This record gives sequence, C-alpha cells and structure tokens, in this order.
Amino acid sequence: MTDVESQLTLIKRGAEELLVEAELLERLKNGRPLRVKAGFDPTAPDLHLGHTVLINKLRHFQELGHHVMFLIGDFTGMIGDPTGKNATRPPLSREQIEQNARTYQDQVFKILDPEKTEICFNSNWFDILGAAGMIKLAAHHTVARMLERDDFAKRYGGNQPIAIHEFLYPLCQGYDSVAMRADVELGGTDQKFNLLVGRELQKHYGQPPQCILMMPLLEGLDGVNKMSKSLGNYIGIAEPPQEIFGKLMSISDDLMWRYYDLLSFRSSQDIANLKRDMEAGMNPRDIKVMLAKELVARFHGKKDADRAHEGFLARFQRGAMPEDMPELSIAAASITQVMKQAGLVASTSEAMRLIDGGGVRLDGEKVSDKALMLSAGSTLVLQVGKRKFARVTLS
RNA sequence: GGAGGGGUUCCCGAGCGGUCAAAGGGAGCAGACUGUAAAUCUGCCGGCUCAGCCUUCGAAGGUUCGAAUCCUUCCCCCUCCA
Repeated sequence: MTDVESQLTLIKRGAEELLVEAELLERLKNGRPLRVKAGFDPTAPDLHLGHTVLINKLRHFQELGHHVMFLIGDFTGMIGDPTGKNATRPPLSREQIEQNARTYQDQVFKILDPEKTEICFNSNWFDILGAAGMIKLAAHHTVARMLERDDFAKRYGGNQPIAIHEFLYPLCQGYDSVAMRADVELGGTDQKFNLLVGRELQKHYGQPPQCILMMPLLEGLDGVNKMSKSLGNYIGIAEPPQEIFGKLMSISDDLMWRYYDLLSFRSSQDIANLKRDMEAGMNPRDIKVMLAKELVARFHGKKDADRAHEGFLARFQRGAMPEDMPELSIAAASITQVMKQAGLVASTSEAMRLIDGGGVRLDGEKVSDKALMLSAGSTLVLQVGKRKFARVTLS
C-alpha cells in the first residue's frame, strides 16, 4: 500500500471537505484496509455523471487497497427520499428495486473493480430492526438537532410542510454506518447533515465515528443547478455514445473545467497543462473534445468514442446529416401530423409554431407551409431544430 | 379544539364580473451570431380537424346574459393559541 501522505493526497483530490482529517490520518497509519461506504437510492434505475463523482472517488480508495462498500438503499427507497418539496414519491416494489439494483451494478462496474467491491442492501438490517428498534433509534436524536439541517430549517422557516417520516431518513442513513461499521463515508456536500448523524449514532452504539469525505455536487448541463434527472440537465452513463458526446460538447467553457476536475481520470498536472494551452491560444472546443472522448470511452469503449467524434465532425462542422436517426413508417398526412407521429414534437400546435419560427426542415429545406401535405410512397428526412431528426417513409 | 392567512398555466408571481388562454419574471424551445460554448438580440411558450373551436385558474355545486374574479360546501397547506 502507498505511503500515508500520498494516500491522503489522492483521497483529497477534488473533495470539498474532509472531516476529521486527523482521525483519517490515524486510521490510515494503522495500515488496515478501511471500510469505505457510499450509499445510493435505487429509485431511478440509471445513473448519470453526477453520481459518478462519488464512484470515481470510491475508485480512488479501491486503487489504494481499501474495502469499498456500495450501499443500495432498498429499504430507505421504499420509504421515499424526502429531499425537496414534493416529498411523496410512489413507493417502489421489491421487484422494481431489485431490477434497479442490477442495473446499478452493471453501470457502476464500468468504474469500479467488481472483484473488490462489496454490494450491500440496507433492508438486511432494517427488516430485522422492527418498530421498537426504530423508535429506540429515534430516541438518539432531538427535534432541535434535526431542525439544524439547512434543508429542514429553510422549509420550516418558509412555511413548507415537513412530514415526520422525513426526520427518520437521516437516522436510517446514519444507522447504515453503524451496521456496516464504516470507517469512511462518502457523500455530496448536500449530505453533510446526514453524514454527521452517522458519526453521532456510531458513538451511541460504541463505535469509533466514521470520517466524512464530501464531494462537490456536479452542475448539470445548464451550469447552474445540480445535475439531476428531474431537471433534465443530465448526461446518463447508459446513453448512446453520440448523445454523451453531443451533450458534453454543448456545455460552457467554464463548466468544462469543472467537469475535468470531477470526472476526468487525468492527473491534476495534466489538467493544469491543458489550461495553460488554452490560455496560450488553443481552441477550448478541442479540449472539450478530449473530455468527451474520454468519457464516452469509459462507458462505451474507445471505438465508440472515435465514432462519436467522427459523427460529430461530419454533422456539425461539415453540415452532414447524422448517420443514425430513427427510421419510421407513418401514414401519409399533413406535415404537422407526421411530425407529431414521429415524436419530433409533443403536439401539432408546437409543430405549427416551429414552422412559423423557421425551425423545421424537410430534406434539408426549410419548411414554411404549415398545411403542407406529404404524399404516400416517399421517404423524407424531417429535422426539428439542430438535433432532432427522423427518416420517415410515408405509406 | 379555537383564531387567522393561503391554494392561478413547468416554477415564482399579477389578476377591476366581461376586452383573460390569463400581466411580469425564470426555466424551456426555435431563429440570428458562433466553436451545437457562453453572452447578446428576435420569436414562441394549453390543446385541436388552427383566420375558428375546445379545455384550464384546489374540488364540487350555485348566482349571472357572462365568473380565475361573487355565494355555498368540501379538500389541502401555513401561522398563532390550546
């Protein structure tokens, strides 16, 4: 195992905050592989780049020879994550959760070494805890302490509802750390409160409190809000190569550096060099291309990365039609109907507006006639905006 | 249990009984400019068989020629008191 100092350097890379550094140093010196925990809700079956910030950090620990535990919150998922205002989420069934968990594993093992990763489910200990155990657990914390949490304090102050079960959520997450005897827990900065509850509970249960490593939240494509599926500003790691590549190319230059820091496996030194190259006149676009290729290659393979790059060049720098587009067969009708059938627009009203606005092309020609009839027997390429295409055969 | 405040289109937030598919802002989409970047400017932003029609303002009834705006009941949220 690498010496303690350089371990710490790698561990802290990109991290927002480490609590408590002295304690971690102490444990590293023991030389025992640390039990490192990170938890995920199996509510959504697929992960996006925001999730991978944590997973990349788990990978660092793995590289250093520590014991990585990937916790799937199947029990807590059945209660429903309270974060945010619309607390009520449909509870998931066992089957759905198991299904989601499997998908998780497939995706996570593109980054982590399956041989060295322990997958845990928190229903293992919560199912046997029982109502009495839950109430005992709840006795370890007070309402005043709960209201310290920023999220709760804001909602309480802002006259937003807080349901009782939302108080149980941090306790459950903390209890996970007890059950898993975690030495270190990773989480986003928004998890600070919950992570600290874990420390408290471990003390109550006679364990040394875990160290906490908080990673910054990755901004989504808009560069402002955190990446999340519900905001639609995400890049899913299971998305097709072209999509991942294209979405990465569309981020702002500022955001690109953020992504480099948190997502690239390049060394900090490499990244600093790239920055210097840009200041010396290198086109930021080309630096973005490198990032896009690295990430596509990680989730799909190098060949796909090269192909995505080729397609990108052909399509946007030489103005060619994309090679892959949905091929559909649709009954002949007016252009607005066909656009709707093809799924290019949500409504015929939207189709009409887009035509008025000059955003619709037919075989590359701008369409101006909203009532245009498309006759049967022909095959046409419909384009909406810059990105949406469909090859339609009319029958 | 008592008193008071509030629920408007994706979000925030205006809204005199008619001129309200509903101001304004944000988000989003499209166009121009570009490096499919950002910033900026322009347009759009409920649906449809689209110069017209249909469905929206927590829910259901009612008053009226006419209601998001008035009345009744119900549901939900918040605050204070107990």
